[in-house]
Amino acid sequence: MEKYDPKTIEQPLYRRWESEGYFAPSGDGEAFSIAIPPPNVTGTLHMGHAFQHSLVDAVIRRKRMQGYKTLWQMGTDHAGISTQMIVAEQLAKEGLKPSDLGRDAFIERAFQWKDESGGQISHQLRRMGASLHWATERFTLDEGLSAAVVEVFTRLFDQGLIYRGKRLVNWDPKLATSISDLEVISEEEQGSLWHIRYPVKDNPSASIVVATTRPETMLGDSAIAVHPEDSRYQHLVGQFVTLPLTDREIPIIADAYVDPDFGTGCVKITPAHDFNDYDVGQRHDLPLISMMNPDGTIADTAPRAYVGLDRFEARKKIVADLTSKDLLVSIDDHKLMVPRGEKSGVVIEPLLSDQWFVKVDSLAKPAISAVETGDIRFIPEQTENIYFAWMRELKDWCISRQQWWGHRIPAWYDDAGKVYVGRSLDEVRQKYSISSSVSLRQDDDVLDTWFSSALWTFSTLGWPEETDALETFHSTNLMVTGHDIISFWVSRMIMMTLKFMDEVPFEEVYIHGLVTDAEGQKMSKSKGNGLDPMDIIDGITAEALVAKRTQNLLQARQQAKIEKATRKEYPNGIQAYGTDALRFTFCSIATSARSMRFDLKRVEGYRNFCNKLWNAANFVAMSTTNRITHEQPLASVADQWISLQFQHTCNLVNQAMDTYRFDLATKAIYEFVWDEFCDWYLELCKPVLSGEQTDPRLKAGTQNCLLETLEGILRLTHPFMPFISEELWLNLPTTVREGPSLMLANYPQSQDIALDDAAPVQDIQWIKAVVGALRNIRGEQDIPPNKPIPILFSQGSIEDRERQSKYADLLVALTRPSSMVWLDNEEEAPAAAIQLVGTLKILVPLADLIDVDAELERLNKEIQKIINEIARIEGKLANQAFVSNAPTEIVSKEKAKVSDYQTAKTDLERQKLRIQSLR
RNA sequence: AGGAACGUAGCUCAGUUGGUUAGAGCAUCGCCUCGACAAGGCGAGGGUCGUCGGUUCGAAUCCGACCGUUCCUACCA
Repeated sequence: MEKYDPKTIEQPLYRRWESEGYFAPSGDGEAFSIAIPPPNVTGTLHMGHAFQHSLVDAVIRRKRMQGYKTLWQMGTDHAGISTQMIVAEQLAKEGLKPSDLGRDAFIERAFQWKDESGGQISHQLRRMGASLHWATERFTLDEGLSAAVVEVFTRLFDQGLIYRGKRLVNWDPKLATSISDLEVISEEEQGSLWHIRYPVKDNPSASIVVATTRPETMLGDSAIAVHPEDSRYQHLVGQFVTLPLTDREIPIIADAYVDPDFGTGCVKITPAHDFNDYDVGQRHDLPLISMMNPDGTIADTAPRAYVGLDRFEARKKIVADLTSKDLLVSIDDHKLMVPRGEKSGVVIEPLLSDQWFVKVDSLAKPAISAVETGDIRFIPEQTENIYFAWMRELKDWCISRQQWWGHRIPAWYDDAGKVYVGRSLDEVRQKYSISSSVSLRQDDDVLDTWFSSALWTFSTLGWPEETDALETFHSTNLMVTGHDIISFWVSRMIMMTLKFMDEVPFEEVYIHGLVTDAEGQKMSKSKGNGLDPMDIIDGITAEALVAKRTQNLLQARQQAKIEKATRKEYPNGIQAYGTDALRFTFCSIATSARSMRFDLKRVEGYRNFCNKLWNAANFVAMSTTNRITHEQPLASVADQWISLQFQHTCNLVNQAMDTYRFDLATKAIYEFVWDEFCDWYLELCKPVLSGEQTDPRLKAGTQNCLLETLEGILRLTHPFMPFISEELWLNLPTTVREGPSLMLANYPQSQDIALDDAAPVQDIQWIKAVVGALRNIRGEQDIPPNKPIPILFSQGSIEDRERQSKYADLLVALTRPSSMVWLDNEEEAPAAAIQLVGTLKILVPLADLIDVDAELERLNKEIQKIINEIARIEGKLANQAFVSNAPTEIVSKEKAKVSDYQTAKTDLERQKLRIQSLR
């Protein structure tokens, strides 16, 4: 057999699975479905995707093997803002603006970009081994999904749940569109607090001083507010101040919103440029003065001197002008939270504009109760708090975006500006009886991408058509996503699906944590600490990695820093670890924690695990090429033990997977394969297989058990490591496997077993203890493993004697003794190194092997440990309260323990004296 | 400011309803080419479970306070 090399096995297997149609739902089983959280069609696979899809594929593959009619629905979204931004940047490189092309040509250009880059994410998902149903792949802008979007919009509008209005929204001046609250990232930055004097109109010698972090907004001020009970200013309430730099006069009003203890206790009110001021303005009926254009320049509502200036240049000029008029009192350093657009990075402005909104009240109520009643279950349960917190304070959802790439809003206006909504222009004319002679103009805006994503679970299955797929696979069973997406997507899917399907989009939501780098830092391009899953699978040289991380960076200084850090962390680049190792790693770090540090060391460990499994399979193949066939094969103690242990592992894995503890599932597999199957079972098989005298029935039994256990391991492992498991499985003799692919084999089922009480388990435990005792002596004494040692047994129970004689062959194979002898009379015992297994004493005579000092040290250590334990337990038992209150079995257990320790202590101390006398 | 979580070995993390000497991987140290595997085998060292208090016969586990870290929500002009 060849050495384990993931590169050579993985992709051919995937191609075969796909061409054979194994990813399609099949069989008559109960339906099980998951909709993929749609990746950006023009995007690439990042670590978060790779992680998430590793988990989902594990779930899907297991369900498929369990006989469910399984669908993992594939699809992508159009990622409105990001894609438009990228296409605009591409145009900019050609010296073009989107407006130079016009709407239709721009959209064509975007589709062109989708076609160029669109294959990448699909290709990468295939590399991950994702068993997605490609044949029914959907895209949010395709015909069917677009129809669903129009349908939903129209129905909501007709029911009065969508409205249009002029509102203050988060505005991105660079992208010139509204954006969601959730796409605004506020972070603390160093800024200034400008104190400005506003002269009182009727008493120009008097003035009010206000503080602001955005002095340019003074051009839009409509009032000055003070706290109603602030005695300092009460006499001024109702008077007017002269707004500097303008010819306007604005009132001084009283409003409890003002914190009298902050700054001067006076606040300038700019209702058209601040959310709080907007509310104050509404209360006091103040005018809304919008002084900024959509591109962030000063609008012509402002004094001519500032019109057309960028907002930050205007700020400078205003500060300068105020200074020259002696109206600037002071400038203080000030830390403030600056809101920036997640995509564009520029400072977001609250801006007054016409937008479309979804009225969420009536949609939110059933969505909240669906989770309260348990129709939808969040895992881990705590994460439902994120959902509730968001849903209970839900504001109307602004769904319009001033973009071209997306679903154009199905609304038309006549010349008077009256709005008509319908599925098409024709329908609108018919519905509202508008003759074709009346000109209608469609709304220019498109819908928020999340609007179409909210329909995802049912639109991808064919809605509004009543399809079989919809009937069979909706509600979907599970949604797997990150906590950051709960508000964006999960909540909106629940609202929309309940509204239009009258059922939940999914029954369970598994919320996973965020994958960070080994230092716990969020992976990001600007930090240059990101990893590309493909680089972990295929490997990458240090040069290529540095190049990749430093290209397209904005700051050159960062480039040098990132290059240095990268070369330090990956001096030799990254090795090729293969998909299976990566997937296994993702599953094993998927604990219930909110964030998971990703460390390549873990991947390396699991790549080694793949190698271990590969070599074990190799050994099984070698050991079974010459099959001994016997009609009545005998199962050895090891065979019986490993079968029980395997069943126990299956139980653990199934239980873990049923509760979405991917970490515990992979841990159970890893420990069984490595620590039990490889380290003990294969070793215990060797004497049976190589023994010339071995009973052929036993040999046949062992060969059967080797093959069956390996086959079971592969089925158990497949959801986590699909490639290596399939490859090894296909190499097994057809007599021990069923079907053309491991993908279609049965998943091992849980089964109740009494593991600890089973005789084979206890026998193997005894063997492990005896072998362990001897290995400890060898280890501590630095006796080479191939050097035979004489072994003496003494004391012990009848059972010890029986086992020793019954399993002598196994003990010989595992401990390499020169002799194994029972001492009838303990007095005969020579000076020796000693280990205790229960009451059984295991001795290795000193002869020339044993270092007296080393042995004494070992004994002292052991005795001290026991003394500590005895003291601890005796203390416990001396406590009357413990003895009378604790359950009797606990008390008697402690009593038994202390007496065992006493015996052991006596034995070891006697031994110590003996050794000491040799010095 | 409000809400939530977390703090266990040098590092990354498990630890179920409170009850054997608190576990694993990586790292460290010692021995080893013994016929699956050096991407390996065997052995060993390493923890007052953040601190203090409380409940309990008994606390890593339950409760409270404090210290530290992180996230979320809101925001002071």
